[in-house]
Amino acid sequence: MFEQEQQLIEEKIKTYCAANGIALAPLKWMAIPFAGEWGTSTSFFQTAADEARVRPAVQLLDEQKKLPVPQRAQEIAEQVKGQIGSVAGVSRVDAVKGYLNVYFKTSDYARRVVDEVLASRADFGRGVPKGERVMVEYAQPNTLHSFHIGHARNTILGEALARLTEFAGFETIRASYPGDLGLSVITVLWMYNKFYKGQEPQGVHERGQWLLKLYVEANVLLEKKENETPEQTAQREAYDAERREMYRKYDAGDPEVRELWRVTREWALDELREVLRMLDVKIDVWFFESEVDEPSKAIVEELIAKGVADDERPQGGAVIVKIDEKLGLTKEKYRTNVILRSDGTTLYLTKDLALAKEKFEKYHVDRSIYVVDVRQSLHMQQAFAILKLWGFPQAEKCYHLGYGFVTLPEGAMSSRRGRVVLFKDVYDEAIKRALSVESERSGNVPEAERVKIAEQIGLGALVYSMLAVDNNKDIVFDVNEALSFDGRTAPYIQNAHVRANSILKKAGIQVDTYTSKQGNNLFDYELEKHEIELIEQVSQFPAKVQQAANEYRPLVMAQYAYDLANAFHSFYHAVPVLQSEDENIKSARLQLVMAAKQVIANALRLLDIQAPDVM
RNA sequence: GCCCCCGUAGCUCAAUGGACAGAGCGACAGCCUUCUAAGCUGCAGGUUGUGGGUUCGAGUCCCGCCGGGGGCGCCA
Repeated sequence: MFEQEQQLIEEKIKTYCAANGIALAPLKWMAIPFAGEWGTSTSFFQTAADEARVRPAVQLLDEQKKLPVPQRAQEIAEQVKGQIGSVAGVSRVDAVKGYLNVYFKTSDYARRVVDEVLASRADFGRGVPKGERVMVEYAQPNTLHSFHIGHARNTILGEALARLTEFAGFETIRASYPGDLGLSVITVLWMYNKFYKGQEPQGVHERGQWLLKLYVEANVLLEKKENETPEQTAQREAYDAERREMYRKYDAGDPEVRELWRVTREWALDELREVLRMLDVKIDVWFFESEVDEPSKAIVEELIAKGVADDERPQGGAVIVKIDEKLGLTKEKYRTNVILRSDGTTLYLTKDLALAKEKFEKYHVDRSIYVVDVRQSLHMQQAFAILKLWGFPQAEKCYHLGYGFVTLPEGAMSSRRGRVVLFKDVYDEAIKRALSVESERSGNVPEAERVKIAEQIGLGALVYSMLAVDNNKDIVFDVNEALSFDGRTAPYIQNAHVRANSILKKAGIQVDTYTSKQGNNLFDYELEKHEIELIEQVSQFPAKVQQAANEYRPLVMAQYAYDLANAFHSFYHAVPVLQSEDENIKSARLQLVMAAKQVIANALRLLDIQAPDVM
């Protein structure tokens, strides 16, 4: 916002130091900790430390155990301060504790921030195109396991990240990779065929959850129990044999089994697509495990030919990659892993390698982000290391966003045992609670919109609770915490948006078409503390977008959205808008409210949370 | 045995190597005839697990230790 002024001052500092024999270290600029007015600052600690280091030791007095760096830094700051002179837009310059503080002229700063927001609107904060293509892979549940709260964390995290990288200036492709193959899928098919043939519950979620029920029941039947009678053992083994036979038939392309697989898979995908619709997630590219499986075998031969993989099949073994050895590492780090079973079937790793190749060659991605449970960290690191050995330079820009897993207070979730909290159940509960609060306190929500707004609030609360924790932290899921509507939550932020809207509505302003009056120095009055803080928060949005995207951390945006809403609530409480003492101030504050409303909406959008106008 | 992550207020979590370590929840005390109280204000709460090191400066970087979690050849 004040880059030009900062640049100008930096030039003055450099010129002064060059003329006076001060070897200036590179300057880092950062915001001054808030103390009633805002500005930017830089320090001279590094410069002073560098000076002290080159000074001969004999010049140091005995009692100077420590180098007098802070004093010298302050000295330089004071000297430099005297050379700045007056700069347009800058109210004053101060030298404090080794820092040079440059304070901005309040009215200029305020006007620039508000004008920029109102000129860019929904695009305020959008980064310049970076010329890089990013693919984010997320929302990759197993089919036939109904969508639970752990899948929800994965999907929400991936979607927020995709929105952030996109807005920050990366061309972004959203990819999903559902697991629609394997023993667990076959287990459900077997259960269905054996005990439930011909049945089909009505309703998308009902069908999805029913498949999970079958899976749980099947596992009970197939699991070895303690003290089972010989009859029970025989029964269990017979079931297992049937399941294996079904797997074999599937592999052989048996039409009946394939058809059953196709139909049930579609039920599961129907539910997944419905959940993604509820979460406003639009996947660009679907990679199905079943479609990657066969082609992935080809890469095994390629890796053997390249000398990356070792073929131990002639000795009755598998195809393996001795990753550490090939990389020339002496200590074990990536170890050795199998890329093709001895029976010639593929593994998770085989498919991930093939998929990565496709991402690079067909989709030309420069950065490939995998939103995958942190427990698969070794697997991902192995895959990236093999890609490097394979000769893909993009391997350097593969990033495993490993997030902590979601557990229940009573322990880990387990689809196999049916010990899961389903997303749909939490969603329903969220809406129920939001409706209940609405009927209590939302007199001005039109009847027709109550449910829609309850969805926005309830789902928003859930989404925010997932994003307000850093990636690598585990979440112990507590429904009361996740669906809290008070304090550091989505409804708190949404409420700020609603209050801003309420003021504008009362003022009768057409927000969408309103254009600010350029040249009219609206903020040329004594701004109140809470106005300044709000403007400060608004101005930080573009930087937060970049930080969140660069660090792959939606938390940065979640935190920011709260801070912004917090500044707005304080402003709302302390500063009258419609009752301002004069028309100029009222006009300025209305514009600030408009800008704040816009940026709250932008921030929420990046978090995949709706911004209602009333609640 | 080796690798990865974590340890900050009673609880849940923040803090690009920079100024006084901050929020929420919970507790306590106030604020609705005034733009929506899903809110605001005040108060309380800390030897950042521990011992060293690097640095002008360390919650942050490096090494050791303690405690917790996760992972390690034909599961995904």
